[in-house]
Amino acid sequence: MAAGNSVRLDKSSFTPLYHQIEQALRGQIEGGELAPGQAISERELSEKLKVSRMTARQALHALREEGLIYTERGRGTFVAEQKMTVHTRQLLGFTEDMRRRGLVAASKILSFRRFQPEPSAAEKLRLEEGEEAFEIVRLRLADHVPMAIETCLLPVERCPELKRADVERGSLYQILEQSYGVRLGHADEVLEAACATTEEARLLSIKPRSPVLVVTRTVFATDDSIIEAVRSVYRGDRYQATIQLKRR
Amino acid sequence: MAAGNSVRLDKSSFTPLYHQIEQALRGQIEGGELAPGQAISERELSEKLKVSRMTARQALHALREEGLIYTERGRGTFVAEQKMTVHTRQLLGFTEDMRRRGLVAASKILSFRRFQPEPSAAEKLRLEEGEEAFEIVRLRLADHVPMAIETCLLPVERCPELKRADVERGSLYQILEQSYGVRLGHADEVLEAACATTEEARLLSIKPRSPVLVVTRTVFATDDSIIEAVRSVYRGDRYQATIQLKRR
DNA sequence: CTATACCAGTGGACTAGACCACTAGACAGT
DNA sequence: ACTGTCTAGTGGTCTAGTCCACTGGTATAG
Repeated sequence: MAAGNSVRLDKSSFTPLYHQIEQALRGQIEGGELAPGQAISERELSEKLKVSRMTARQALHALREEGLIYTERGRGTFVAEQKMTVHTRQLLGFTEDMRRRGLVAASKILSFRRFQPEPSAAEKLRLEEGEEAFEIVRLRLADHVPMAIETCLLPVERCPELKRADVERGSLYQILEQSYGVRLGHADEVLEAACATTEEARLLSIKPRSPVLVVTRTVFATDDSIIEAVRSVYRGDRYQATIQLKRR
Repeated sequence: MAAGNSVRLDKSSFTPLYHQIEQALRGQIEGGELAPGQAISERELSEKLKVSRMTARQALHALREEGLIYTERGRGTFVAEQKMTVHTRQLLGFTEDMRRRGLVAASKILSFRRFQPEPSAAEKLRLEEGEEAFEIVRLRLADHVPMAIETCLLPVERCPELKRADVERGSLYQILEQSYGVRLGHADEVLEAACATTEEARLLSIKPRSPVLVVTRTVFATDDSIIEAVRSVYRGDRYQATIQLKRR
């Protein structure tokens, strides 16, 4: 099956053509319609979809960045092999992260409160004096085994109607995106090794003072406002973070 | 000073125009000739340099990815504020990594040998039966204090003349790039928390069983061949890894 | 004084071409 | 059986435009 067959573009849509093409191809690759090794010619794609070659190239560019396709000069562009390891590090919630590792995520809410954060916490969220925040502490399980303790802070302003029950049900990021129209942009993460406190060890079912991976994450919206500040304490023996680095 | 003044492009060079422009602008920004907040107009740039606007845009694209400039729709493109934190995670050697943190790196070679790796090590480097490898173990210091123990494996084939003295002097990545023409591409990293062994604790001047951050890195060349496999054990109390994540 | 309408400038998207270096296969000549 | 040469196809680079939505200032009408 050639790339781009059966793709319908909406030229009057507000989403750019290159983005439509990108999503269509991503779908075909992830859905297996385009097998690894399958060639995608820029010229063929542009003729089939009746767009200029530059536009087709722009669509392929994003997929190449993601590693879904690769290009060899003079030979062509090809669908990449499925990579099992999580490569390019993306902004994922715990649920998504675990799913990619082939594990089933679950969680237990340890506490859920709305409060006036003290200055140090307020600063993490860049809150003004008097603004309130949610604090959600969850025990995260992977395949029914404790994996991490996640303490997240959210400005009340961004999700005023958030209920304990909502969080119990689904992914927090999904709620933010779907119910509150928050557009997640990027995040800064700091990873460090530490010793589990007695309390953490108890919750994670590990020995006190066992090594844990502490991940502190600040999540920004596309407008660079802060949406969430999370501190996750992962079991050192069960969790690894994977990253792909680039040289210039 | 307007962007692109005094920039000379070599239209007959083999390096693409957009790359020349990119490098020139990067130099001007890093050298302070273009101050943060300074506007860079795509049209002005393309007229000044006598290139088409698409080419100018392509040059700006890479700088935007790096975070050196940012764009506001309808307003313009501007030089970004200097960010002190290491944001986009790049492939850096220990020396470069510490320099960016404002620390002075030093190192002490604990062992340097050329050997026939056993199957498990050979696999990490994708070596054929019988091929040799270098193993270099170094104690890494930051501002004269032990920071990490780095064990790196290199295929002998890629740097046959490597001497202990070379490594003693300079950055390994610099040697590989400059003396052997190795073009570093990307790297995969795995980060995990662990307990220091007695030996590691002694070398790092920390208590036995203190938490350490173990970073395992595989470095690839631009042709996807494996150049190096490193295992670094960082002091948990002094080292943090920072990453920037992106959402789609 | 305050709206509002206009306008010049910006980046975003897109087109329809062009020439180049490189690849791989076919084909002909030794 | 080998060895070049030709050729079609590929991605890489580049041009010179077009139209659009958005921004911010300025002039103008109420």
